[in-house]
Amino acid sequence: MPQSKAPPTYNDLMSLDRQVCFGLYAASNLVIRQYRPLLAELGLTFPQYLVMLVLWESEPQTVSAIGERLHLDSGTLTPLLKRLETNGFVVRRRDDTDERRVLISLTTHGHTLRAPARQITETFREGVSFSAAETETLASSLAQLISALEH
Amino acid sequence: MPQSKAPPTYNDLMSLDRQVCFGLYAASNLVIRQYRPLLAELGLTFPQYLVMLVLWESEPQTVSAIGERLHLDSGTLTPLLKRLETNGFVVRRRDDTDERRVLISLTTHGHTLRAPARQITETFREGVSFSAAETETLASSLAQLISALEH
DNA sequence: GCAAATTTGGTTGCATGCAATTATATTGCG
DNA sequence: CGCAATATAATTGCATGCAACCAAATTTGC
Repeated sequence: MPQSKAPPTYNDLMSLDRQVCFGLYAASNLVIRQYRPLLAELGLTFPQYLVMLVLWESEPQTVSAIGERLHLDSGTLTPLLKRLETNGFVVRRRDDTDERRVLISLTTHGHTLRAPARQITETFREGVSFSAAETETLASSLAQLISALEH
Repeated sequence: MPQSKAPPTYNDLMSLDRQVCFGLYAASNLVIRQYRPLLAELGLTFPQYLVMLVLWESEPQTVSAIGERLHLDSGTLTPLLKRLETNGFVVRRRDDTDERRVLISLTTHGHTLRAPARQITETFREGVSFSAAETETLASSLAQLISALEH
């Protein structure tokens, strides 16, 4: 006797999960790859760009505050921030009131990159045929998934 | 005179793009982080797991075929595949009819991991409160973005 | 007050990603 | 056939991610 309306099988669910796992991985890498040559003109890598976005919003910020925002730990951020400092984008200094903290601030050079960085966002949008509505759907799904994974 | 219904401003579009760029980056890292301890029990990393998924579908496959499927190049895959070989999951051998190609096959051990890997997918699903419908919406958005970025 | 726990960065080692280059094998074309 | 063009991996060097561990400063419990 044929089943005309079975619930999703074990395999269906697994292949859907695979699509999400693989899709996130591939899409993230593809987006980073698109940004790379644009950001290279400013002397930034993609993770460095994300740190700059956080600092353009507000500064100074501690290493751990940046880490919470980007879901990265000190093992990743410390060397990245040192490279940003070496390249003249940020300054690292100990907090006088709590010597455990390191405050990250922007240099003048770091501030001036904000405008050209906006142009990069535009260039990226133009290179990808993805409507504002599709972008919104994706952003919303991602926000839901992130909050489900954050604990 | 107040504007009650303005089109999206430059900043709105940029912040939406930021949400997607950042969201993809964060979500991808968070998913990998969730899988890590589960895959560690099998002796696999997340990218290694993706390679195994490709091989469980079909084998043997050339390095470049795996690379096209996962959007990875030989600089990433060659050392990864060597680690999989060292750990006894796959075998690498030159194609007799074309010595430029390297054929990747599964070992018996590699085959036996297929069943426990399925269980991992289930465990992951249980740990995340994300409905099948939400998963489907996300998978669909990701597929659209990937095809827009693939060229 | 003070020792233990906690917080905060830093360090180390390993596994990706990827651009750029190299090495080898195959194909195409006159 | 001979040789340039192409295809395919491998190698090298640099920048993440991250677990595991360490060190210093601060807070807490008593």
